[in-house]
Amino acid sequence: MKSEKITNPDSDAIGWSYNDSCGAAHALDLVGERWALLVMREMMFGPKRFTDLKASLQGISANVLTQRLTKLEALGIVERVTLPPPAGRAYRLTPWGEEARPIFMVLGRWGARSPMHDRTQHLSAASMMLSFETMFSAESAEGVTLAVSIAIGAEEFRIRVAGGTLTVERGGRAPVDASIAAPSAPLIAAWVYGGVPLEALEPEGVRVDGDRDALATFRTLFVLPPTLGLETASDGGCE
Amino acid sequence: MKSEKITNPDSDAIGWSYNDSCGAAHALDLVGERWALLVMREMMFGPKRFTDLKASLQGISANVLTQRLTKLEALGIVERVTLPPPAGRAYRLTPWGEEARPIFMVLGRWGARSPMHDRTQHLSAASMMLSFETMFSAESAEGVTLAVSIAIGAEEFRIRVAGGTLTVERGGRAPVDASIAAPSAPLIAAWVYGGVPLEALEPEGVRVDGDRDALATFRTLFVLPPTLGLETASDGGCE
DNA sequence: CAGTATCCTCGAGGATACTG
DNA sequence: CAGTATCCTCGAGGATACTG
Repeated sequence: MKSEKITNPDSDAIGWSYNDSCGAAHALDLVGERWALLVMREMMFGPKRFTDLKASLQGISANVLTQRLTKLEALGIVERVTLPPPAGRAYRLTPWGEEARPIFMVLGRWGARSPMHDRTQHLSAASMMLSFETMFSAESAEGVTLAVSIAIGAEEFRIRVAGGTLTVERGGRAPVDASIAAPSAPLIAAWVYGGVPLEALEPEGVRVDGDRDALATFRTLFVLPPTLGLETASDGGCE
Repeated sequence: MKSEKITNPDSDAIGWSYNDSCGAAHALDLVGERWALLVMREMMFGPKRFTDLKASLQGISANVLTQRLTKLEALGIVERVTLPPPAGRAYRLTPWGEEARPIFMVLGRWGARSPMHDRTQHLSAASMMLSFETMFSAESAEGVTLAVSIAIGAEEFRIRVAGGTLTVERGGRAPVDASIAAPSAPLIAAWVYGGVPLEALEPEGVRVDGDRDALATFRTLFVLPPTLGLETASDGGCE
């Protein structure tokens, strides 16, 4: 077989394709490239500028970020928007792009069980907020109504719990029961998932204001799935 | 900066890492490589031999399949098993590997909305069965109780619907209301999702036996999400 | 700030032949 | 059948410099 170029209809538009009718395989044709899903993740709570995306995605080069954004835009998953000054141009998920949210939730839930999961690495504000949505326990939230503001660096989020439901939004001047400001997301994760008391994080630059009881309740609403043991689980034979 | 080798702890074990504490990013460290998820997909309904995996995954080379299986085994997602003759050695998902099922469901549901989704390509039997699980409509199944056998090539599945729940299993000699045998999965997809009557598929080698009414009901239980228009949906501005 | 352009390297993976 | 070994190519993406 000579190296004759096989013109693949999908390859033209997408770059590479599994050529598989399976919906999941097609999804991977669209967003299965390295970084593509993480670029989308960073936009899950609103538009982001190029530089902010690059800063959140530790290790991505400007080159690759441009390529991913260009492709995601061509596919209709991302769109360019112009924000009021001083923000300027930015990227935002289209409605279809926002529908990818459950992908992060199931990937995150599955990955969180991994014995290889290292929670000491870089963590973006968007990842932290997605983890709240993913690990939120509706049972634990029965009868709980509260609103908390969490600022991570310059990004501020308002998180409301009511009627067994969690809502995360960017910014928001509406009143809250308590607010936390942290220089980085891992500090918040240390509190919520690591069980480190907020007081112990104050030397690291965490600032807390408002109802401490509300924060104590808030913390209990997020439950990580149990991590698997390092032994290759080989319990009762199936099939 | 000289090209000094930075010894990355994750790179050693895994090959490449986002070095990101986000659970979804970690999941992609584990199974984000090309083909990895599709290899897992093929085992979602029971163990498979190397050759059967290769045949289902059109386009994968033996080389790459070996690499993926080796890594998935090292990670504890897949394990080698010895089946009774004539099957011999095979690969099977560990319990953790089976927990990846929702990943396929959300990817499949999201990908199915894509205007670029081409349903005329290769489709494996496992993909077809996963699509049943993904597109099953509990509302449509209210009050429905039936069992159908679907054979795709040499692979036979038994699908039961009862109490608003769908169950898909390999093989099974238990009685069913109706059975279908098709040489390939796309023919079944043409019937269920394409609206092509079973009779029209008989010239293609589809064989039908049993209660036709049960099959007519069965077909209505699976509902694809609406495909997006080709226009870049730009409805009401958010944020 | 928000990228684009260019160059270069390395590794992923296809093709092929071979083995227990 | 179930892979392994070897070779080779191509493209992904890092680094760097540059631009509106």
